[in-house]
Amino acid sequence: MTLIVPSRRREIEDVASALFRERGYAATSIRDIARELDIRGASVYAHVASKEDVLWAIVDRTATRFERTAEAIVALPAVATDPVARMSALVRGHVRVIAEDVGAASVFISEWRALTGERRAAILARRDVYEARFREAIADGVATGDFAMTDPAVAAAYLLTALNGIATWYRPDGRLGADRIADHYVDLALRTLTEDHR
Amino acid sequence: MTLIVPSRRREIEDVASALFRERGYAATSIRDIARELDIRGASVYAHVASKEDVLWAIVDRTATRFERTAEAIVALPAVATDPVARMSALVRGHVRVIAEDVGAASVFISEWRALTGERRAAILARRDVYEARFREAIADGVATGDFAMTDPAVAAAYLLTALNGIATWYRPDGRLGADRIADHYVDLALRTLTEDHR
DNA sequence: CCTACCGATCGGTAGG
DNA sequence: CCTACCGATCGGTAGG
Repeated sequence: MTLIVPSRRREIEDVASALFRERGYAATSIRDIARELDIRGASVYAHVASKEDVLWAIVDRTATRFERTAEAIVALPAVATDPVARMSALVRGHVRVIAEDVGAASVFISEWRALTGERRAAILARRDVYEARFREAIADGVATGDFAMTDPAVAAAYLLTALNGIATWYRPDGRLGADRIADHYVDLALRTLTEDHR
Repeated sequence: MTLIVPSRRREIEDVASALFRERGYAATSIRDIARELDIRGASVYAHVASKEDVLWAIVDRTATRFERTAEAIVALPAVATDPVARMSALVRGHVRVIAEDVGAASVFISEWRALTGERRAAILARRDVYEARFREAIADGVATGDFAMTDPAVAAAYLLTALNGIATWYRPDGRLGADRIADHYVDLALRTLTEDHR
């Protein structure tokens, strides 16, 4: 049996993720983070260079998790010609990345705005690449006739904000586990993109 | 022709809405708000009692707009026995309230967390009443067979976060006007609640 | 609506 | 990881 001992640096990031999610980056002080770890505010700076570095570490790591998940999906040959399978996998992957670390995911989704300069610009660009995979899957599905006619940009905005909303209400000890939520969201997403009513 | 001269108090709230939306409540100082109005920070206190009062005024006013819109809809006799018509009207109303003042809507949706004590509790309770109208319309539609079988709480969370997401990307000068966006969202919402795929 | 000011708290550093 | 400390900024008040 292996005991996982998280590094102090990682503990700081995890405590920060939880507090940034609850109160936001600006409303959380370095001393708040230190208090959770039973150390003094100044001691945090033995492990991190600045408060924004902590935010960046969380956002960058979480962006990478979303990116790798989506890249692994679109690299599957079976999914290249099947927009429905691709969209299902993208939705399931997105839900999984959120549920595996809902604090970090919330920070990635909402608190990146507190980043400044190049980091802010870089994250915006990476988000756009990621979101484009959803727009593309929608456009492909409309082209193949698997999805109903729709504006891909509007449908992707609708779908991605619904998915990101999970980070606002999900709790690991909630009524539904991550896999059940993923099942529901895949179903709702495919319904969103197909037609029945009227 | 009538010239609308907004009160200073209202100007403060409107500037605050825009800044709270962009940077968040905690990252916006009273001096930031004053600067936009070309007055000194201390002068803001001639019009408001506290920073949290400004937040509360925006959140309370916007909550009331959402509530009145939904109440007018559910009061329509034609809509009582028609969950599809009721849901369509709720979605259209929600989009309209956001688009009419996207700054205030963003603050209502995201920044209410900065409220403390009774105000925070009161807003949470009012949000729950509002959101329950969506859950109820979904449950009614499932019961009548107009909507596909689904978990009403999950479907409502999916739908409401998709709707609230509009406040993060909507711009009055954007590609699509509010009415077009409402058309798209009504369509997407009804698709979400009906079945076709598989 | 202004100037002048208050105590509290912030992010961060020096030196151990 | 600590104590001691820094300048800057915060929400807010007094008195005009």
